[in-house]
Amino acid sequence: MNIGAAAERTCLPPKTIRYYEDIGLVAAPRDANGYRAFGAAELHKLAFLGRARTLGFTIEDCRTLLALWEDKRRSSENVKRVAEVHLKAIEQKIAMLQSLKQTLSDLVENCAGDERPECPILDDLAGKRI
Amino acid sequence: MNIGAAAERTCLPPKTIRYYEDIGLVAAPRDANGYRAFGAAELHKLAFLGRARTLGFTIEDCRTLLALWEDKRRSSENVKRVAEVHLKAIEQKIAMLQSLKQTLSDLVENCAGDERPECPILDDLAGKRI
DNA sequence: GGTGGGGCTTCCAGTTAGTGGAAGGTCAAG
DNA sequence: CTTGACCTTCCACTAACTGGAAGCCCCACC
Repeated sequence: MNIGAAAERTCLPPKTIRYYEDIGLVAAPRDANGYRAFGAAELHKLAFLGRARTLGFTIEDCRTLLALWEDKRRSSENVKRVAEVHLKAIEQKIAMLQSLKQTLSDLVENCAGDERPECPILDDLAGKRI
Repeated sequence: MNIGAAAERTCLPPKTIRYYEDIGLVAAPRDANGYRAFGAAELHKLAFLGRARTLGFTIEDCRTLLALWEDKRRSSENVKRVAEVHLKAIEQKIAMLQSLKQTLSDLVENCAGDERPECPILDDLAGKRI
């Protein structure tokens, strides 16, 4: 299967698949003409990567998870640790964004949003606290 | 005031201040020796930028907001629009992260996390839905 | 057999918002 | 006069791709 078909099956752009090969995540063997030939194994790895990426794991996380996935003697403990660290990071990001949202929506609410120049948003940015 | 002092006052690293000059956000005049000389105006702009960045505005948003801030004939409507778009983006990001967190914490919860190789996290990534 | 269009290859450059480091000029203290 | 801290510029690197150019390759159509 050529890269275009593999891209369609895995919902990853061809560019991304080539990039994953570049950084050593998934290598497909080549046909005589130099085209990449994707088999079931490569498709599975790509799908694995796609899912892991949509779950927000970094590429380096993916590398680790892929290695664990391939290691039949792995312990689930290792996988769980990676996932838990990632989960903590997500929770922190959510908390940060929520406090950000609070501040920003307060500012937006207090702004008239009309033709006049007075603007509490700019005042806040400039450091004049209300 | 030299860049080091300006950095301390504005809580921005010197590198960042130089970068902001590079991309045309804030330019400080120079002393005879070539050192940047920061006055009150530049410090205010830098503080404005620092605050806007911690609120998650992009550099391009900052450029717009800075221009509006300097324009005494601005209408607060324009500012509010920028802030509202940003707020919407934040809300979307929060929603995405929360659904992510849900999925991931479900997976983590179902993983034994011991020395056995069975792992629902990897199963999910591989596409075997529980 | 030639041609056209699409798909494939590689490589280079750009994205965001800085950060790290090297090479060299400047300043104030001892 | 030297030392160390500070300043300057410039280049390279980060994450995870994405866009585009130049050049093969394959297949269908005439």
